[in-house]
Formats: sequence, C-alpha cells, structure tokens
Amino acid sequence: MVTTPRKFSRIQPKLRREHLVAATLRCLAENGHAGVSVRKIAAAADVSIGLINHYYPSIDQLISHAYETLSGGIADGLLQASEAGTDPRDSLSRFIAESFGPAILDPKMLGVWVVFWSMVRHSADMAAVQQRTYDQYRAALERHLGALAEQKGLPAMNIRAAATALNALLDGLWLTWCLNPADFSVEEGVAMCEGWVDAFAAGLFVERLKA
Amino acid sequence: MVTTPRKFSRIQPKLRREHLVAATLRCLAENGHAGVSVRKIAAAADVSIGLINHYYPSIDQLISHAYETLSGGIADGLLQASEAGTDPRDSLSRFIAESFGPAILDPKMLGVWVVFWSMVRHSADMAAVQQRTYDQYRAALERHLGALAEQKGLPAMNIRAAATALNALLDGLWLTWCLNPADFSVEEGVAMCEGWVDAFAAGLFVERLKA
DNA sequence: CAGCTTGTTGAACATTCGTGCAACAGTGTG
DNA sequence: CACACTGTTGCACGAATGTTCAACAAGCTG
Repeated sequence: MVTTPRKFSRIQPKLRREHLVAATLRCLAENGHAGVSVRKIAAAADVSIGLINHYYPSIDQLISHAYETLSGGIADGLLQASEAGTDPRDSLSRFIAESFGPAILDPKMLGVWVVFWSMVRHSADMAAVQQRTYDQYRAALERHLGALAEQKGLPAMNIRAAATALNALLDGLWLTWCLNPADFSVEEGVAMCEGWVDAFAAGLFVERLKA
Repeated sequence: MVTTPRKFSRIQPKLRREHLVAATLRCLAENGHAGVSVRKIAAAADVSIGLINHYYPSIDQLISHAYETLSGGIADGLLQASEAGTDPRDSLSRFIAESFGPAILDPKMLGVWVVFWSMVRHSADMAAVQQRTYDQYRAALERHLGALAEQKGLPAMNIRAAATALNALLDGLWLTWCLNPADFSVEEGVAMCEGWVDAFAAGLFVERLKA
C-alpha cells in the first residue's frame, strides 16, 4: 500500500477531538481489539502518530472518550425516542423499536463494545462511564414502567428490578443477534420485548418482584 | 519477581493439553485481553514458551480450544442440572438456578468471554464453537418450554423464539451483573427469570410469538 | 551402555506496540 | 518582513509480541 503524502491541515482542538473519536470508533468497528492502536487510529484519521498523544496523554483516555461519546449518543437517541411517546406503553414501544434500530443493532458494533467491556474492570474512568450510562438507561425504563404500572393499577412492586430485567432482555437479544444475525429477525426481537411488556402490564411479575 | 528454576517434567500430550487450557483460562480470567500472550500463558502454566507453540501451531488455536472446553463444561453443567428436573417447570427452574451459580456468575469470567467474542468475527473456528454451544443451550430451553406449553395446553406458538428470549434474558442479566455485581442480587436475577417463565406458562407470549 | 523416541527448552528474529521529543508548517500580529 | 503562537509531524527508543528452530533431558528398548 502506497501512503499518499498527507496535507498539513490545522483545525480547532474541539473539532480535532471529535475527529479523532470518530476515527477511533471506525477503527474499533473495523478491527475489533486490534484497532486499539495509536498507529491504526492515526491512519484511520489520516493524521500523524504524534498528534494522538498530543491530545490524549495515553491511548486509554482516547478510548475512554470514545466510549463516552458513543454511549452518550445512544442514550440520547433512546431517551429522545421514548420521550416522544403518547403514553407509557407507547414510550416503551418506542424505546424498544429504537433499540433495534440499525445504528445500534450492527454486528460491527459488538467489536467496539467488547473493547469497552474489557477495559471496565481495569480502568476507573471506563467503569464510571459504564455506570453512568447504564443508570441512565434503566432510569428511563423505570420511569416508563412505573407510569405504566400506575396506569394499570398494579400493586406496589420492585419497578427497578423490572427495569433491570427489560434492559437485560434488550442487551441479551442485542448480543445474541450480533454474534449471529441470522438467528432471529428484528421483528421477532421486538415481539419478544413487547411480549415482556405485555406480561408486565398484566401484572405477571408482581408476585416475583415484590417491593 | 524471581523466577525459580523449573523442573523438567514430561507428561502425556492429552494431559498437557488440558493443563495448558486450564492455564489459559486462568490467565484470561486474571488479565483479560492482555492474557492472550504466549509468554503470560507459559508463565501461568509454569512451562517454557516453546512448548505452547509445540502443541498449538498458533496461539489462536489454543484460545479456540480453551473456548471449546469452557463452553462444553458449562453446557454439560446446565443440561445435566435441568435434566434432573421432575417436570418441565422444575427443569427450567434448575436451568435458571444453575445459570446463576458461582461457576458461571463470576465477574472475572466476563474478561474471558470478551476475548472469545472478539475472535468470533475473524475466526471460523471460534464462530463454529459459538454456534454449536449456543444451539445446544437453546435446544435445551426449547425442549423444556415446549413440554411446559403442552402441559399447560397452550396453543401452537413459536417456541424457538421463546427459548431465544429466555436465553437472552439470562445472558443479559449475566452481562449486567458481571459489569456491576452490586447492581442486583442473585435472588433478584433468579426471580426475574422465574417471572418470565411464569408469564410464558400463563400464555402471555402466545399472541406476540405466533408459530 | 548405546541408541532411539518422546516431550521439552530457551535463545533468536522480525514485528509491532506506546510514548517522548525536537523540529516543522501555517496563521495571525506587529 | 519578522516574530510569536498554535497545531502538527515523524523519528527514536525500549519494551513486548508470535513464531521458528536447533539443542536438550529423561525414559524405554535393545
């Protein structure tokens, strides 16, 4: 491969950071864990090796920043979509539908998340991001499920646990699908989640998940 | 760390392979992705660097073998546990309880699986193992769910999809818990899954998951 | 004891990695 | 035109990687 000479181009630090993060996500999606490399990311961003270390003292901080950006974007999309619902049940349907959207349900994304998860245990930064965004997801689900429970006149129960379960179902289906997209269709996946919400609304989980 | 001189010891190839696989799993659990290293695994197995390449032409094949061993062991445990059930509902409860056992629900195991998943996309061997063991899990769930549906006199439905959903719920809870063990207790996790089976037995998913 | 087989060793090699650093390019100001 | 400032470059370094290979250790057979 012939490396065409790069043109010198200077942009604002803020834009450069976004640029580097975007290149990082592309690189991770393409190369998985092998994409965690200053040189590969520099090539993907069409930028010199040294520039990355100029903006990020260590590569872990770049990955961490990319994690925060991706998580934030997904969280925004999910919250925004569900907030547009006309009632609690509709909001949950929108949350589910958005979760199975093409931006999230992409086999290449698994390689990205796998890198993130592998760093959560050893990096306090990554753990903090993970905690924050997960709490965000679940709080949203908890809110909608709580409203739905009230609307249906369900007795008091552990809504938090219910939100955890629905989130786990979504994550589990996502993971399963990424590992083998031919396993089930998007419509089936949505149906499984909608069925869970139906059961919740019917009070089927009241007994097992007591407050 | 002072490396004490190693004693020369020769064992049968079969035993040596098991030994190396065990050391590999220990190494991955301890070091995550950084544990994918001939030198680290050799140290963990108290064995020379060259011996590993003697048994496994490339390190990927060692990891693949370790994957197969771990998956097989877990599958055996789950199938054996659920097979001991007195009726379909009991079998499912045993399957669930076993899934939340200490051997599976271990935060360190996340680091191991993360390595495996990261290789599934690029290695045909890994993909084959993934496919085979996943089909095994789901077939077992499908069998028990089918028997339960018949027992309850449920109308015809997509049992395969139901098994996929329950499996996803189990996987999702496992993943969530590994990323943050303080998030919910084992008892809560079991209750979420039992609640799902309750809803299934009550026919709540019949409408959404048609045959 | 020699000879052969089986299992094991660690040095060597070419790559790749993250990071530090001094030099460089272009823009704006005087 | 000179100077300073900001953003960028890529070489250099030491450390770590996977794999190869000729030599070695011990047990078995004759």
